[in-house]
Amino acid sequence: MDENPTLPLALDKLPGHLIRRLHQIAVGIFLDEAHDFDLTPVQFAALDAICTRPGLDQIGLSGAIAFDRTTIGGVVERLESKGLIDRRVGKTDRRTRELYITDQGCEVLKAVSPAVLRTQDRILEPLSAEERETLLTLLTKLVNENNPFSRSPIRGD
Amino acid sequence: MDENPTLPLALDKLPGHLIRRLHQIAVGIFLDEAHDFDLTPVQFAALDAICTRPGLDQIGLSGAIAFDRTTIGGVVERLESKGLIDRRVGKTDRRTRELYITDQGCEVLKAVSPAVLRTQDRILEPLSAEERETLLTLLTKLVNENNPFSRSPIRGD
DNA sequence: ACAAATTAATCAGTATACTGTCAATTATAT
DNA sequence: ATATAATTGACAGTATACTGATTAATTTGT
Repeated sequence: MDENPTLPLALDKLPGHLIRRLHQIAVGIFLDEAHDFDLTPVQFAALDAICTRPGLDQIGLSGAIAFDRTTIGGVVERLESKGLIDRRVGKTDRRTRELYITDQGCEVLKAVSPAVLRTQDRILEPLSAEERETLLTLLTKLVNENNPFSRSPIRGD
Repeated sequence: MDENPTLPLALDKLPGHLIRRLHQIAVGIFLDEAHDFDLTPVQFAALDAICTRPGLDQIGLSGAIAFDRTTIGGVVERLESKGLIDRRVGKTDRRTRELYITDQGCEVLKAVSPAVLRTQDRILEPLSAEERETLLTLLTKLVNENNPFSRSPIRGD
């Protein structure tokens, strides 16, 4: 970073601080865009993943979208109480809870998706098309290669 | 983003999801590096800002590092209970609580700073020097220009 | 001067995100 | 076959991050 930094550190030059700020902004824009659908970013991600892979259990869902396995419990509980997913005891492994999207969940997912795409546009709005691509490339690289350092690493099946 | 997206959306292509993942990774690396100092990223940021601008009140601190003003309450309370900062009723405005770093706080800040810098290096490790600079530039641009959309925008004095 | 508006901080409530622990269940190892 | 391992999900506890309401103190408008 810097061989001989002056203390205190300049927060607005630290990647970690910038990432925290950008995340905060991204969540704020998402909640603004998705306000009518009563869905948080995390709930949307879970619903989207369950739609993609029906019958996934909670650990599988954690691995698919990098949630802490404890956090998942509350998220799926809230999705279930809104009637957007079903949770059934696993047929072959009774420790698991298999997750399925409901018809209502499908409708909500379909309805909210344009707002989610608008969210992405608004986040990147200050950048040119070229800069957006560069950023996406760099973020993807960082996320993929640092995956092992995450408490909740992505695990393909 | 995309004129005609297939549903469900591919999460790992959405900037918002990538940003959430990177934030998660950055926090994980920070906690790993700063483990011995019992400081979270947010507590470090607050301590650093209070060191930079002694006598700042809680709203001022919010504005300096973009925290929600409610969140600040708990953060400064924990810093105070660890003896790292003092909180005094404002001399000119008795609604405010002026924040001052203690000697012990200064020592902790100094001691943890190398770990914070290592954290930044580890986050960016997958990137070349040139890519790091590009990323920093893009992140800074996004954070600055989207600042108004944050619930807790940065406010220079 | 004084009512009205504003502001700083707190509190109650909800949702992520993590730690650690535990019970129930399944897999393994000999 | 049975003791041991490991795994899934749940629970308790802590910390961030927000909404909305409330209280105390200050500022503004007239």
